[in-house]
Formats: sequence, structure tokens, C-alpha cells
Amino acid sequence: MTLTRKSLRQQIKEILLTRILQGEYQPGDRLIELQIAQEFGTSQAPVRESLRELEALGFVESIPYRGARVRAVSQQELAEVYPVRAAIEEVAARAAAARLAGDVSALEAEIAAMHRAADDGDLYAQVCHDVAFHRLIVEACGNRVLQEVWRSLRIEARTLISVVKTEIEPHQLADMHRPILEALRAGDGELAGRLLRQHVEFFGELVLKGEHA
Amino acid sequence: MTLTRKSLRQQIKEILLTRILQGEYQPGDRLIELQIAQEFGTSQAPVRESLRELEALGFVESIPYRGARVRAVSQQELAEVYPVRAAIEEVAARAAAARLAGDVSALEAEIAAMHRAADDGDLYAQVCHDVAFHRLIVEACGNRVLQEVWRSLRIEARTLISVVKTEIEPHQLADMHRPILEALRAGDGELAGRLLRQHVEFFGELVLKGEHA
DNA sequence: TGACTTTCGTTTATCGATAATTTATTCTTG
DNA sequence: CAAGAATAAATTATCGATAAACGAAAGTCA
Repeated sequence: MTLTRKSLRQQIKEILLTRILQGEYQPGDRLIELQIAQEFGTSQAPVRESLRELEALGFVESIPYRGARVRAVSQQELAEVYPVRAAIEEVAARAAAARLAGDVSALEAEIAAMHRAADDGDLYAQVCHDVAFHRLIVEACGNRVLQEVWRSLRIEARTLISVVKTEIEPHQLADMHRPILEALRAGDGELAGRLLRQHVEFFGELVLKGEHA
Repeated sequence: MTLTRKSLRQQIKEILLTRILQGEYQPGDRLIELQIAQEFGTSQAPVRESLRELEALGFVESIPYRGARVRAVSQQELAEVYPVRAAIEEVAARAAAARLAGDVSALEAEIAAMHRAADDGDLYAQVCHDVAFHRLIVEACGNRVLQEVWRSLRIEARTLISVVKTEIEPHQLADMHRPILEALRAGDGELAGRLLRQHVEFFGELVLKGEHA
């Protein structure tokens, strides 16, 4: 009788992903199938499938017969995400304005949480709530394809890197979300979209500037 | 000595994908691992991995212990692709205008090919060149992330469905691309982006209208 | 010495078989 | 006859072992 509800593949994938996101595995580190299998007391097969999934998600890259490594996210790639994000979040905001019907309480809560995190000097929490704010808008838009694309950008994993490299006053960062929220409250999707696009593009430019550091 | 250069997994994946795209496997059809393995004379493992990849690509969906099926693309999903496509192709066109430096010969060739296909009444070829036109712009933009997202929309697989359901005169369809080309030739990214966005949105609306059919 | 070949250890890719799970079917039992 | 338990059939998930490919190190010959 197993206590586990999920498949081994799923469990292993999640553990590996956690390790990658938390930096336990560094970019470039090799992920050797049998070695990992041994650690978890499983056979090679589920580990192999996990790695393939992580490869599809873009966290790992592998070469035939040479194995898998943690993928390094280049500064260029990081910067390239922003124009795409800006464009699809604009679309999301336009659609979200109508569907939210002025109910922006969840967004309000995220801004408040950002301020709390800023007070505590908890950078990680601040990033989480920042991302959550954006995710709420994307999820409110009702377009599944858009949501899937947004998720595929893996913004959680990348934003953290960006923020660390930029130098913005945390409370100011939180307040930058307020005009977007107000536009959504007013049901003005056109405005909300434009503001959100500019907001995201602004950070894209910050990343570009940080490139010389 | 094997004649095959690629891994079994890769080969099987490609064959299965072809069958799905060509409609040999219909949406909802079950893909049974051992059955496929037997057909190709391999073991279950490479088939299984192929199915997992196709699942990640969105062509197949699977439920634990219940197997994989060819994924059905709903009309809704089809319609939802267009706003996303419109947004990212707009970004692509803006960037492409600068990088093409007025060299639109490849685009010109695709429009010509569309007309030839229209003359031949070859709908499939027409769709291919239509998609190729858009792909050329996306590839010219230089943003790898954007390209990856565009590919993930699997426009080849979906456009075919759309076109079949719409009733546009083929030559007219081809000519609709010309203003975009001219804007790119003139290096006016802003205009090219706007035109391309409208162009894609136009088809999105066609799909919506066809929904009642 | 230096380019080429061979050998060896490591790791992935594939295999064949078994365990686990689901669905359908048959068998109770009231 | 219907509801539920037990069983059977089909299929996926996992295993342990083997084959194939790669990279590095040792060996060979001019």
C-alpha cells in the first residue's frame, strides 16, 4: 500500500523543479538519470520522464546520449520575455476589465501584501505578490490559450532574477500597480491594457539597462 | 548497423505527429502504447516518451492509468488563439521592420505562391504559404522567446481548420497580405504591426462567426 | 612530437517483464 | 430485477538489465 497519491514521475518532477528554482541545482549542473533514480530509490524510467517534462518546460536542456543539464537563462532571453509579456498582458487586461465587473478586491489584496512584504524587507514575498497581481489579471481574462502562453513564459522563475538586479524602492514598486487597478475598477479595459503594457515594458527596459552591470 | 540517425523516440514522435496532423488519427482516438510499440517493432518505452512529448506540445492528452488520446481542438480554443496571435505578431512586425531593412523578397515570394495555389485551387498549399508569410515575419523579429511562443500556438494545425470553415475568395485572401508587406518594405514597423494585428484579428472574427455553423 | 586509433568507463537509450490501476463483466444477494 | 461485490481483461506505470553512444585516456606509428 503506497502512501503516495501521485505518480512517481510527477513527484520526482516536482522535487527536481523545486531544487532548480531554489538554486540547489545551479545552471549547467548535470542531472544524471541513474544517480537521481538511486537517490529516490526508483528505477531510471520515471526520472527520465521527469527530465523530459522539465526539458519541455524549458528548465533543463539535454543532448542525445550526453544527458541533461540545468538550463541557464541568458540575460538576452530574460529581456526578450518582456515585449511578449507586455503584449499578451495588454490583451488580458482589456478582456479582464469587462469580466471583473469592477471587483478588484483580490488585486487590492495583492498590492497590500506587496506593501507588507516591503515593510518586512521580504524581497521573495514581494516578488510573489507582484507576480500574483499579474496572474490574477491573466486568469480573469477568460482566454485559456492566453493563460497557457503566459504560464509558458515561466514568469515566476524569471522575475525573481530581474528584481534582484534592479534597484527600485519596494513601496514605489507596489504603488506602480495602483493605476492599473483603478482602470480595472472603472471597467476601462482600453486604459488598463495600455497601462499594463507600459508597466511591463518599463521593467523590460530596466532589465536591458542592468545588462551592462 | 542502423540506417537511422535519430533516436527511436524522435522518429516515432514524428510519425505520430504526421498522422495526427493529416487526420489519420482523429480527435478522441486512443493511442495505446503497446499497440503502437508493436506496430513499430519497438518496446513500450520510446512510444511512451513520444506520447509524453506530444502531450507537452498539446496534440495529445492523457490521464494517469487511462492512456492517451488525440486532443480535440474546440472551436472556442481556436477562437482564443487569434487575440494572442494578433498581439504577438504585432510585436514581431514592429521589430521585423527594422531588421528586414526593406528586404521583403521572401515575403513577396510567399504572396506569389499563394496566388499560384489559388489558381490551382490547392487549398492546402495556399494555407501553407499563408502560414509561411506570417512565420517569416515572426522569424525576422529576432526575439527567440516570441518565436517559441508563436510556435507553441501550433498555427499550422489550426489555420487549416479555420480556412476550411471560412469562405473567402482565395486571391483576395492572398492580396490581404500586401499592405503588410508594403509597410515592411517602407520600414514602417508601427504601421506594419497595426496592419498585421488587424489582419489576424479579422480572421479571429471570421472564426467566431463560423461558430454558429 | 603529434595525429590517429583503440580501449575503457560513464551515461543514455532501449528492452522485456512485472506490478498497479482502471473499466467492464460476471456473480451474488436481497 | 437491481445494487453491490468480486473477478477478469486491458492498459499504464515501473522495474531491472542490456545495448548503444559518447568522451577521455592510453597506446601506436610516422
